[in-house]
This record gives sequence, C-alpha cells and structure tokens, in this order.
Amino acid sequence: MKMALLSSSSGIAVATIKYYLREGLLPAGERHGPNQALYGPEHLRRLRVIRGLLDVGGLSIAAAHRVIDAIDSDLGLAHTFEIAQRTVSAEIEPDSVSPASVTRVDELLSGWHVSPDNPGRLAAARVLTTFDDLGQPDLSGWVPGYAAAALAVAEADLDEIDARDDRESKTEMVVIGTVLGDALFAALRRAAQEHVSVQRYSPPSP
Amino acid sequence: MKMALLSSSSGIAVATIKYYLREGLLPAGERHGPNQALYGPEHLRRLRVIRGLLDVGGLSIAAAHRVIDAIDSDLGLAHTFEIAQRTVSAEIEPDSVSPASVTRVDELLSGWHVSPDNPGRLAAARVLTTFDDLGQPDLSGWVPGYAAAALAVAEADLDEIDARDDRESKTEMVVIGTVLGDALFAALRRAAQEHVSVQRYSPPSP
DNA sequence: GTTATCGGATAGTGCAACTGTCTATACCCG
DNA sequence: CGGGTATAGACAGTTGCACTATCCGATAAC
Repeated sequence: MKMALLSSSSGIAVATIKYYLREGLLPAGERHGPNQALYGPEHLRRLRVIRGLLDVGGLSIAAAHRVIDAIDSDLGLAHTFEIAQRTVSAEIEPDSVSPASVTRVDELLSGWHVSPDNPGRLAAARVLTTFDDLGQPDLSGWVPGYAAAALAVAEADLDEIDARDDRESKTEMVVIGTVLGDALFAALRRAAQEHVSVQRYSPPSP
Repeated sequence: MKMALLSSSSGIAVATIKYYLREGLLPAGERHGPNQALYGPEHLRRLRVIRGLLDVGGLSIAAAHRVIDAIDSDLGLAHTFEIAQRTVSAEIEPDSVSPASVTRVDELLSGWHVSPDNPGRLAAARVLTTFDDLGQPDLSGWVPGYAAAALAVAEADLDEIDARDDRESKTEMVVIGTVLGDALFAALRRAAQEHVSVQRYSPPSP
C-alpha cells in the first residue's frame, strides 16, 4: 500500500507518518525508485502500536522508540521486561527520596525478591517521601493494600505472558502489557472508587 | 518568611515561584508595601503539594490548579472525588473507543455501581480497544484480575479516607490519594513483577 | 501529456513550563 | 545614612516536544 492509503487507514496524517519514519519509530517501506515506496500491513500494525503507546500509555516519542526496539530485538524476556519497566518509570533523582522512605518500602516488600535498582522500588519510595513532606499521618493502613493488589496484578501479568505460546507474542505482551497495564489499572481504580463509595455512603435501596 | 527563604527552603527557583503565583497555583503572600510580601509555612506546604502533583503525579499546571482548587473549596467529598478523578483522567474522544470494548468493560463491572460517565469506564474501554486493534488474543484471563485488584485498592482508599477525622484531611486525602495512588500502584507493580518473575523462573535455592 | 502524488529535506508552528531581564521601590548592614 | 542587595510585578525569551507545512524533483495515474 502507498503512503496515502497507510495514512487514511491508520487515521494518521501523512506528515506525521513521515515524522515517525524520520525518527525511526516506523521502519521504511519497500523502495521502488527514488520517490516510491510501498508499505505493508506490518506498517499499519506498527502505527497502531505507536499510537497506543503514545495516546494510551502516555509515552514520549523517545520512550516509545525504546520499547519498540525492545520488542524488535530478541533479548531474553527478563531483559525486555527490564527495558519496558525502566522506560515507563520516570527517572528519579536520588535526593528527592528520603532514606527513611526507602527503608519503609523495603520493609513493605520484605519477602519479595526485588533487586535494589528495581525502578519501582525508588519510585514507590518517592511517593512515600512526598506524603511525608506533606505531613501525612501514618499510612500503614493504606499502603500494604496496594502492595497486595500489586502482587495480584503481577501474577495476572505473568500468567498472561505464560499463556502466550510463541516468543514473539510473549515479548509483545511484556512490553504492551507493562505500558498499558498501568493505564488499565488506573481506569479500573476510578470505577471501583465510585462503586465502593456508593456502596458505603449511599447504598441502593435493598 | 521572604521570597528568598521560601525559595531556598522549598528548593524551587524564585522565578518559578513567581510563575506559580502568576498562574494562581500559589496564593499571594501577605503584602507590606509595593514590593514586599511575606510568606508563611502554608506557602511552603503548598509548594510541596504542587511539586508532588507535578513531579510524582505527572499533572500539568492546569490540572494541578484544578485539584488544588478542589482541595481549597469545600464541596462535598463525592464532588471533590469526581473533580480529582476527572483531572487525572485524560480526555478521551468517544470515537477512539469501540462500542464492543465498552460492553466488555460493563460486563466486567457488572455488579458494580458505576455511572455511565465515570471517567474510568471509558478509559478502561480505550485500553481494551487498543488491545483489540493490535489483534491481541482473548484477555479474559488477564483483565478480571485487574478489576479485582482495583476493587481491593479502592477499598483501601476509602478506608484511609474514613480514617481521617476532620473534613479537611479527608478532602486532601481524596485528592492527593487519587493522584499519587496511581503512581504508588504503578511503582509497586514493577517491584511485584520482578518478584513474581524471579519466583517463577529462577527461584532462589530452596 | 497533464495532473496528482510520492519520498525526502528543511523550516515553521503551537504549546507547556519555565527562565531571564527590567524597573521602581524597599530592606539591611556597616 | 548610603550603597549593595532583595523584592514585586510585568513581560519577553528559552527550551523541548510533537507535530505540521512547504518545497523540490521524480514518478504514477488517467
């Protein structure tokens, strides 16, 4: 298919597709002359992946580039996982995190096998530091529930990856699932908050 | 305290604080002349809230403004909740969501009391639509786990809000918890993923 | 053969979040 | 009490990102 069709069937402007080509997000089409190239269904699909990562996952172009590279290259699953995790996690300056918060996170995660440079470990500590800075009272009734839920979700994530049969599909689920899973959970949390709130404070007539 | 001290004790540049004042994110100091004003501890605290919302919660200035206004005004808790939820949820164009995905979300949430315009409902459907567009296989083994976890987290959220005694503290937890809770869960998910992954594929010698 | 479209290069746009400069004051230390 | 520093407020400038527009020479479609 040609550029015009690729554009119309993806809903993305020609200029934008050319931009993605320049940035290396989208592989070049099959060349047939100095100003001719053909694109296949894999380009269309790739464009959908890109839009999903950008619009739903909220990634930047650079971040999307990194995770797409991770899908394309055949590193091991563990390595792919790490790239996906690091890409979706914002870089955290160590001095924005109090050592006490890190300790609290480590206690919370005691029993878990988590390496010291897991991006989530510092990110969680950063959140707790922010609560501390705001003088929030004891959150020990709140945070453990999050950890338990995160564990359940991680089990579901790994189950889903296990359920894929070929390596390529596993890799893709690792990356897409890591990125879109955050969005999915956040969305369901909103719904659940309304449900629980109604349940508790204005229960439907029994 | 004066501007210089407010800046140094918050770690935020004077020019940036002035910018927040202009934008109405930070209330003006107590005036003592045409070029003098004094700031109190509440300004310092407010700056910490702002940085938390921006850096940890990833909100824009405009979004931070909305939720801060929600904290300041004394709307009911339910209304505050709604503002917080809508602010952290990106606006979704309805035609980026397939009706089938909405139906699937509604089935997933059957038994929950969720209004049709809950921001999470559409956002969840958007994520499912993206998976559909990528031709992902059946996700019925994956998504329900997310819903269950989201319910558990929402219970923890409401428990924590209930545990606060005064209205002001409840309101603040509604807003800050909604915004930072997403970040906290995402971080703990990263840690849990590593834990479960290690547990399954390279268990420590027993 | 003429009109439309193509790939590629380059420049420009719009927005968000600051950052820097300027001016007329006011404070503060010696 | 005087000179250096700080201040509020106005406004322009900067940076980075994600596009978007324009142009060119070549090719395709009718």
